[in-house]
Amino acid sequence: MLGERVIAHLDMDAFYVSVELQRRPELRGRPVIVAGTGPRSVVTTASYEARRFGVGSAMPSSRARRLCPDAVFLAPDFAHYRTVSAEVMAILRRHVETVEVIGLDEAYLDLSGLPAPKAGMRRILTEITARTGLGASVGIGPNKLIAKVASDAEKPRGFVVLTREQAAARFARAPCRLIPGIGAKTAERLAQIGLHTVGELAVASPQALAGSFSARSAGQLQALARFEHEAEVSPQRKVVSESRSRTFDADLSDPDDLRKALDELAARLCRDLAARGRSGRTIGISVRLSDFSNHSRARTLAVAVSAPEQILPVTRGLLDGFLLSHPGRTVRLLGVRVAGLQATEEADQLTLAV
DNA sequence: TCTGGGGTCCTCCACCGT
DNA sequence: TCTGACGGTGGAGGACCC
Repeated sequence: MLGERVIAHLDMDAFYVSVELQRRPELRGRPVIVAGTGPRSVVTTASYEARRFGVGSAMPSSRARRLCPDAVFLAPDFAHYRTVSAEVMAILRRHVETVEVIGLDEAYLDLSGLPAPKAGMRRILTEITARTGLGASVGIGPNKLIAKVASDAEKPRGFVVLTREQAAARFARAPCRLIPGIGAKTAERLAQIGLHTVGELAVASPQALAGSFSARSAGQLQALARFEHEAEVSPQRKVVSESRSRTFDADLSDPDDLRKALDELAARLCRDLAARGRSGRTIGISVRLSDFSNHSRARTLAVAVSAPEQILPVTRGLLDGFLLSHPGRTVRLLGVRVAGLQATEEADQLTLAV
């Protein structure tokens, strides 16, 4: 058994909606949709009742409303979801040493070396439900990829354990999109060379892929399709950037309106960075035009900064430069970003050393 | 039908110094 | 002095994820 890994992936079922139902039990059994409120908002999570109407995540709220006019729409309350999430993750950490948190509603657990990993996961699930009232799905396998796909396979309240061979056989006829990391674009490129399923991709000849993908990319895609995956469960993920963005209810074209909106975003980001004791060297803006094309501009400074008087002049300069090169274009979204983050103490030391 | 917000990572390219 | 290879770094864009 030495060296054999056992990885679990835990995925909370319809997390935001389920959290809302805990405090509004009268909505149980009804289609419930957590979605933003603006005219251009999208669905964050839909209850399984709403999913029966075809409503899904990332769908425009306007469309969800048409598909399911009787649904109850709730605005997301991320502060509350964070609190409940912290409670769930604390339960995981009490039972398992190595936990990698992915977003608010999922986590990987390294169960290698535990005497009875499956029974252990069952106990964890029981405790989560007892303490929070929430359900989750679990996948267990020899690597993160298999654990992830397995947890997705029988939602809600699934509990699926697979070896690599079992995963390859079970999902051979599934679309390539099933594999995390293969999105719409890659799936389309694969379809263009006749590869539609995980099994087809797994056994395709390197020559078949060579025309469309680099040797490196092709190798990575085929490894995924064969459910080969080496990544470790890594407990501490380092935050490398932080950003704030806003999609306008109606596109903006007046440079003064854009500058004002950008200043507000930058000021908000500065406040949040300061509150977390973070600063960064690379300051960037992002712009989405009305034709949905995305653009970014960035500048890297000699030292890490977080104060508005340091960041706002940079973001303003980047925006003015962009507007000069795109005169008269209307803007749908603006964002500001600070990357190359470090803790402010570190930043201060660096500043002193320069 | 009309597409959020907050992230990570990758690729390609240009530039610079050696 | 010129040229090319090469590695590091930064900028821009894009794919993908929750």
